[in-house]
Amino acid sequence: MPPSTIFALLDCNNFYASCERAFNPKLRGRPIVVLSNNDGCVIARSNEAKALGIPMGAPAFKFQPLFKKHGVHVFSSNFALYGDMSRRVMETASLFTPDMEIYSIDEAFLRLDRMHDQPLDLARKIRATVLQWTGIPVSIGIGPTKTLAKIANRVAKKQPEHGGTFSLVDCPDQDQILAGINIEDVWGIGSRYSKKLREFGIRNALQFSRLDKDWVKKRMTVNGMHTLLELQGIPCIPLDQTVATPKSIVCSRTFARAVQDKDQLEQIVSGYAARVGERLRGQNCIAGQIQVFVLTDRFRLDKPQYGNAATISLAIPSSHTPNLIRAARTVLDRIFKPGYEYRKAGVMVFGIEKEQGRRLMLFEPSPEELARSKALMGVMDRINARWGAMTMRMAAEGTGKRWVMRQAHLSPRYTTDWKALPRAL
DNA sequence: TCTGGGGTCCTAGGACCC
DNA sequence: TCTGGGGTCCTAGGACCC
Repeated sequence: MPPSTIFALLDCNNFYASCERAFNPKLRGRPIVVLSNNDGCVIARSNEAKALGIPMGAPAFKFQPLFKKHGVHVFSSNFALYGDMSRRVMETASLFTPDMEIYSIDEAFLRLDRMHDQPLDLARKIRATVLQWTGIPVSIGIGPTKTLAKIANRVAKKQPEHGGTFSLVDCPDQDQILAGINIEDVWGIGSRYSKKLREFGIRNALQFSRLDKDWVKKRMTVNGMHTLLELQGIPCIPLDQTVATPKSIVCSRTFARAVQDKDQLEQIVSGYAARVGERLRGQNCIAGQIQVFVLTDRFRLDKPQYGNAATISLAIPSSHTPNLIRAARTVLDRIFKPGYEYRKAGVMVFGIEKEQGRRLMLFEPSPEELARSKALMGVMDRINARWGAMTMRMAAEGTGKRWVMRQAHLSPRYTTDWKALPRAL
C-alpha cells in the first residue's frame, strides 16, 4: 500500500428508518422505528426515536406505551426494500471512485487518493448526489486508515456543524478527537475487550492508541494489534474488493408461537432449507454440508430447555432444493426430541463452492438429471422473484399461511414489486 | 536412569462486525 | 401474548503422523 492512502467510510444514516422515510415524506421529522423479524425488537431508529430514549434492541412490547404516547411510526422490517435501496446508494457512490468495498448493507469503504478532487470536496459531492438520487442521507468520514475513517464518520454523524462529512487526514485536533471516542466505540473493540481494557484504565481511543503493541497482541490477538496500529495511522486492513463465495449461509427464525409438533417443525425446517437453496443458486454455488438446529424458548426458564444441532454431508454437493430438504429432514430426525416447546430453528450450509469448476465425484448425476433439476429450480426462482418470495414452494414446506412470522407493520415493497410502485400525482 | 519434537488438521469456543 | 438474523476470523488444544 502506498504511503498516503486515503480511506473514506460512507455510512447511511439510520438506514432502515431512512428507507421507510424516503417513500413517505410525511414521516420527515417524525420518530420511526423498524422492528426485527417477528416484530420482536427494535433494530433501527430515526434520530427522533433515539431522542425519545428508545434503545437499540428494545423489546417492542415493552415500549408500546411510549410508541403510542409519542406517535412513533412503527415498521416491520422490509428487507426486499432495504436491499434494493442499498444497491442504489452503492451504485451512485461507485460513480465517483473505482476503488470501493461494499462492507455491509449500509456501509462502503472508498479510496479517495488517486482522484483529482480533494478528498473532502469529493466526499461532499458524493453525499449530495446520493441524497438527491436516492433520498438516503449518508455521512462520510475520511482518514489514513479504515479505523480512523470510521472514527471520522462518527464525528461527521454526531456533529451536524460539519455537514455530514469529516476528515482526520492532517487533522491538528486528532488527539482531542480520539480522546473523545469511548473505547467500546472503536471499530474492532467490542463489549468484552472494552470491559477488560477498562479494568486496565483504558477508557478511550487515544489511551488505547498509546499501548504497547505486544501487550495488545497478547491479549487481543493479531486483530487487536491491527486496530492499535490503524489508530496510529498505519494501514493494516486493506480495501477488499474481491467477491468471495460465502463460507456459510444460514436461514433461521424465532417463531411467533411455540411449536411442539414434529410435522410442523419439519415443514418449517423444509422452508428454511428452501430459502438457503435459493440463496445458494443466486450465487451459482453448491454446498457440501448441511446443519439443522432447534432451540426452546431461552426466556422461559420455567419450562424445560433443550437445544441441539447436527450436521451431515450431502452425498453430492448441491443447491437443489429437494436434496437440501431431504437432508435437513434427516438431520432434524436426529435432534428432535418430543415434549419440548420449540421457539427457534435454523438451517445452515457450508462447504460452499462455485458450481462451475467443481471437482467431480464418484456418483455424479447424469447430465440430463442435472439439467432437469436446474431448469426446475430456475423456474421457481424466477416466479418468486417476479411475484414475491414463497409464491411457489415445495410441498414439504406446507401450504399453510406464514403464521410462524408476525409482520404487522410491513410497508409496501415500493421498489421491487410492480404493484407497490408509488404513484406520482 | 531414561520417556522427542515438529508438523498438520480439525474442532470448539470466543471474539468481533453489521 | 411479546426479547432478531446473518456473517467472519483467530486461537488453543487434541488427535494423529512421522
